[in-house]
Amino acid sequence: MSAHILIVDDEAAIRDMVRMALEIEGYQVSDASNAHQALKLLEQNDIDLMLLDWMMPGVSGIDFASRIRREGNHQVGIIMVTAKDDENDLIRGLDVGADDYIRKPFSTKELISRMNAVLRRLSNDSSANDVVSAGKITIDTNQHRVLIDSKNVDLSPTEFRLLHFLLSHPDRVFGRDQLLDNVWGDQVYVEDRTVDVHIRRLRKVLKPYECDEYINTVRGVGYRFSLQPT
Amino acid sequence: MSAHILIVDDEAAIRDMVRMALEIEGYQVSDASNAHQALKLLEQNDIDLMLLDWMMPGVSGIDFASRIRREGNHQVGIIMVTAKDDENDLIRGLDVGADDYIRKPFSTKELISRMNAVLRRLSNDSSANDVVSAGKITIDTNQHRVLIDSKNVDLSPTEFRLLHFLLSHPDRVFGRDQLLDNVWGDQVYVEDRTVDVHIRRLRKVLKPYECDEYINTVRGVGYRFSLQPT
DNA sequence: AGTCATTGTCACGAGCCTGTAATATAAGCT
DNA sequence: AGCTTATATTACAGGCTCGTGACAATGACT
Repeated sequence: MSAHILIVDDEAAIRDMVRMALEIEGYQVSDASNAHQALKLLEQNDIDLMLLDWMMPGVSGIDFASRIRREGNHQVGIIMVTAKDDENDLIRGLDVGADDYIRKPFSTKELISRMNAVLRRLSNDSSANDVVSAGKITIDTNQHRVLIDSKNVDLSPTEFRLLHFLLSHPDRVFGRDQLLDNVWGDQVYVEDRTVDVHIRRLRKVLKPYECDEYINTVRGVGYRFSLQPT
Repeated sequence: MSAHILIVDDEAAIRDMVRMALEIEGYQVSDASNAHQALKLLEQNDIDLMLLDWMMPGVSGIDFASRIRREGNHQVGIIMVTAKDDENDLIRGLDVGADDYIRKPFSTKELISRMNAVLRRLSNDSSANDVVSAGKITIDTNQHRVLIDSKNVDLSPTEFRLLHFLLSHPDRVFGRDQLLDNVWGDQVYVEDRTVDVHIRRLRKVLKPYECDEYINTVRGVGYRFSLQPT
């Protein structure tokens, strides 16, 4: 049950504080002050989850994360830690492959809760398959690919996450705020109606394959992915 | 559904502004200008969420929050409200047990969004599948679908809520005002007679499936859902 | 610098919902 | 029956929701 956490932050004060909080919670903790050091620890140990500071001298957190994901050697959860207010950066973090992000200042309670959520998700997904499919659509999370009739379909990052979420929870209606929480993340603040626009973009892409019907509008409530017609 | 929010801020102008915004959104709102007053309100009422100003004369928001958490008597969500100037290394990462932070100045939209996120997290929404059925009718709340003879039936939002409520309380008569409270919500003001119209619309939709008989009129009292004929 | 992809927001319009009033019908009572 | 009250039905106007195209901002890439 006890997971191995790697803290990557250039500020010693923060490393120490977080380390203490996590050790109290019973986690095994390592830390690193830069990306180079972190990579070494990743290779030498079984790290389950990495808390990665966004701003670091040298290789930044985001570069490091994207490198880890691109190489795909390490099956490690990544939570980005950022002091930035800018939500665009947060979204970029998700696109790069972070599992979650948390803003400074954060409470240890929130941190623990997010860590557990990510760890739970990882242990579920890795045991199961990373491939989800419904109808003609197949999504390969590892390769970040969507196949329809064994043909490659190009999706933007947000479209991908949106489709992936809907497809992994079929036959269930989600309100716009729920979709924002689950697809955009609960720290990102955007308009409700933005969901509509992305739903539309998704439908547009799926239309040539006649899969746009899978996405139902439930008036007054939200959207639903379902194979059966309305 | 409607949560009870407590605003704690020493500035009356801010209290009033936030209160107005929240009341428009349908929240129940209380406010306090200091920690002492806030504690009283916490003890006397069921507060779901507290908006707590970071800087206050006397007992500061920080002290108050950490005291609440230390004592652990109150299961209340806390969103700390901080000013931009407060952001320094001392505060960053400080753990007082708040569930979220928001920086002044904030838009009401962002505030609402964060509040909902915290409230949702607290209530730990158990997504138990909510399926009710009676006779040939089956209602799946998660899918937001109504099935009769395993066929999909289209209902408008209000029709859906009305049928769902009646069907979940079979063989019981409800007056129009009771229906208004439970289906429309206790903050909405509409005419009694409106219920009649919606009952009619519901019956119309159910008629092709011969389910309109399930909805009985009880003269002088109200309506009842029942499988047995009158 | 320039181009392209992505994304959040807005504005407009079509169509669906909904509350209400007006009228018709039914039920109860003397 | 005749009167009174309660409910059913219809029509309608205003409001709201959603789909859609346009646009600006941002960042990646050349």
